[in-house]
Amino acid sequence: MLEKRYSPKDVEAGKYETWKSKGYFTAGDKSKQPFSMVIPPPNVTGKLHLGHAWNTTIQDIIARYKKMKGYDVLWLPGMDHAGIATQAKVMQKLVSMGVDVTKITREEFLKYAWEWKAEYAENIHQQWAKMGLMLDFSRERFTLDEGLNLAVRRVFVDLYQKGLIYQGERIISWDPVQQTALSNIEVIHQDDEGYMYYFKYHLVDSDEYIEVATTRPETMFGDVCVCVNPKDPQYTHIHGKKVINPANGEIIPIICDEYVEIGFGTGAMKCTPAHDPNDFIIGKKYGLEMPIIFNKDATMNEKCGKYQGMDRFVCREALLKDIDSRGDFIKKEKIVHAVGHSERNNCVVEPMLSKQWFVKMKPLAQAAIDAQKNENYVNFVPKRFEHTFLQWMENIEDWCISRQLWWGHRVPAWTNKVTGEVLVAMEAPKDIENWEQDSDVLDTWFSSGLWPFSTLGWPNETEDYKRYFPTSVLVTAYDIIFFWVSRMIFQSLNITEKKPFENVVIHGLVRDEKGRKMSKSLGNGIDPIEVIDQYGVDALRYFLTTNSTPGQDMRYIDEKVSSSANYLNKIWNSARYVLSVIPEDYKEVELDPKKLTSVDRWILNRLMMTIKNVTNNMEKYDFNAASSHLYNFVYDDFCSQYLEMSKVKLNSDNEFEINQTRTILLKCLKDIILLIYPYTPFIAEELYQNLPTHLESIMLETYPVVEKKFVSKLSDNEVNLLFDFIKEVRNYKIVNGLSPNANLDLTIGLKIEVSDDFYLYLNRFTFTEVKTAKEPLSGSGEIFSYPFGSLLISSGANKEEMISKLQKQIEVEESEISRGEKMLSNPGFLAKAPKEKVESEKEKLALHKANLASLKEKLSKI
RNA sequence: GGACACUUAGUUCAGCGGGAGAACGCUUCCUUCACACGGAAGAGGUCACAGGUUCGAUCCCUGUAGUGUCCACCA
Repeated sequence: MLEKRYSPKDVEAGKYETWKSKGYFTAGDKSKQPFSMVIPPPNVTGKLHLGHAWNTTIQDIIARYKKMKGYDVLWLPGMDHAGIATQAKVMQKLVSMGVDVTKITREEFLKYAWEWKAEYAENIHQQWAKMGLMLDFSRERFTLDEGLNLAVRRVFVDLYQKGLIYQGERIISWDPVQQTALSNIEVIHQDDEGYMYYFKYHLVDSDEYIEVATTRPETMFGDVCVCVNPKDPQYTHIHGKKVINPANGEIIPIICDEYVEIGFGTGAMKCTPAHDPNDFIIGKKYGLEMPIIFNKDATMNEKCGKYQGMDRFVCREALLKDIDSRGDFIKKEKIVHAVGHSERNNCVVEPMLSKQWFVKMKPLAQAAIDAQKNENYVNFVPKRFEHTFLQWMENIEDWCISRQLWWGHRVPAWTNKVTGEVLVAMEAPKDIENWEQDSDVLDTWFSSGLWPFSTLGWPNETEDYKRYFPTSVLVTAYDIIFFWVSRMIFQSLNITEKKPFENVVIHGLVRDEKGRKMSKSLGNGIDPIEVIDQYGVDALRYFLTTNSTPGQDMRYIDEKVSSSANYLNKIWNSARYVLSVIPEDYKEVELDPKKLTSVDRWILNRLMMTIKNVTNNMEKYDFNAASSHLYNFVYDDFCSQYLEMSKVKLNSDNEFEINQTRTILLKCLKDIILLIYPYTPFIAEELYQNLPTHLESIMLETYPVVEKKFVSKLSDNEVNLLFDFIKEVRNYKIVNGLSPNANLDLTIGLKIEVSDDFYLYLNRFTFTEVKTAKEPLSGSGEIFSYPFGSLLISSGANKEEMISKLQKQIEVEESEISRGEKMLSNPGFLAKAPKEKVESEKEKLALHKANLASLKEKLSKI
């Protein structure tokens, strides 16, 4: 016997361990069609948040659903080493432990980092277990494990040999805190307040000067020229002359180039090739020197004279003061401009000329774009995110993949100590003592981009790779399309000549209840574990996956989780009722549509429609729509109606009907449990285990299917009329201040044939004996007209109320009739609307007219 | 400067070419033997605004306004 109240803690206890130990999570049943997903590997830097909970629950629902649908489901787990983030955190920890990190060696650091990884991986495992995820742990991978390293080296060498990886000196974004290069998308541009500073650049041997503006005066130490547009009339007379750099007194040329826009700013632009991407282009074009003026920590270097060693921002102020004292500082204007910040530590990044490894993106991107456009390569759900992907691919620049870190895949390149020759290869050269391996590691996303195939064993032609690749679905949030999804797509196309996944299901971000992004600085983050402690993991899972439409953000609202828990309690209690009416010796009866009552036919039809609608939406990954169909069935059809009606039948003395009702109750309950199961596996398993007959676990069950013999349309009229009558009587009692079980004088007139049950139920639900009469009804009282019958309540109401109620109903009918007549008198409607529509409007109009007539007759008799 | 979303009941969100839906909140009533984490019955919306297409628009198109997100090197 089930407890009176659904208790998540009791229900959840032990189930996950059982599923896991029974091997239900392990893929490999060759008799079935394969279905595969790889988890977006979480970083080993911290706890999982609500976003992870959402993302993984969606996948778990898909996995469990597909398993029930008869697939051999592989859901592969794993984690990401997250280069910069993890290295930063490990360093922080070492500092707090009192370790002198300036003296630590690469090997020592890596030892600590692997310890850190082990610790955090354990946390993540626990949280996955708590969420109930059916991950195949026998195939778990880590982005830094040996197999993935092999894949990374193989891809690096492949791209290098194809000429798609090169080492070059270019302007990259430099993170002075981590002291590493970053790729473009690791830089967050945010609008910061700053100043535009204007300086006098004096012409050599002249009293004249030109005004030059900059937002970063400290870079003036790297100026190599001043540029003007050759057609700018303002500056024609200074072509070929030289100016004095007010920062260091150096004499630099004026260069004419179309790049400078006439009329923008002062029309004269200082050029710092080593510290600005545009200036770099000009520097290259004219073969200019490219002095670097910063140290790796963004302090000023030896090229900056007395400012050497100063922080860049301190230098800026000091330099301003000095130039001002010489009279060459004109003014500063407050401006708001986009400033690049490191995604990981928010420091201001410095554009800097640096020798790095790059992936040549244009050919890779073009191939991916062509495949996507011509072959509808990867199916984006929702579709619009395909544009996001394509747009990014079309505007892509070369990808800086080297990082000056230790935690990551080391670049498989060696430099000959004698000749300086660079060797890129899978393995170290044999005469290793003559070579030095590149000290850099690769961008984390380089290895993540190989995730769907590297985890399955590639580059080896393993069984798993052959069976499960390409994967079926990838589920991720839209904020990671650039970072990850797009890279998997072009990497996979280039290296395996296959798509990484058939479908990519994109979801949104979880926000706080005010719609703000959850962040550490706001302190508005919600810990999934706390939610689970309060409401249970099933309620959290249900809330997360049913409260937003595909691709849309969602707000975390506590009341909604609570409401999800209430829903589960409702299912729990309906199960409790059903099970309580099933005796030990109960024998299931064969459900023959011919022997079913109208109410039975109705509920089974509703069940079939629900299975159909839920399944359709599951296939579309629309979990909100799928769940709401089930929700409506559970509350409105099953609990509010059928379950109450079953009490009438179960109290009858018809043995056959009693058993038939029990069978239907059980059938509905079982299907509800199976349909809700992918969302809320714990409570579903618990209830399932309490069914009179069941398998070892719900995980071995199959998904409900529509049985055509239970699909009907005719049974609805009688039942719907019954519901209408019941509602009117109940409302009547409330409006008239009568108690719910007050006896009334009821007369009904029917336009359709009904079964004896009709009267039985009406009696039971209204606590009243029912009289019948022919339409239109005669006698005094309140009348309620419906398309298939009318109801007359003769007791309790006064005349005035009766009249006003009748008049209200007449008004409603009249407005309906005028609507119908307007439509049907419109020649355009008759000519162009679908025939069925016209017919149904005609029928409705006739019904309303009949209703109006009977109401008017009623009124005249009062 | 581009791109994409969003604007529907008090609130959070669904829906979508042929009569506006849910949850929570609110009002009234009910502890009747599945559930008071409940039941019954209600109130509450010119579906942002303006044009257009259509027999018919909350829904499609165009524009406007507001909100949000992403992308973008403009000195």
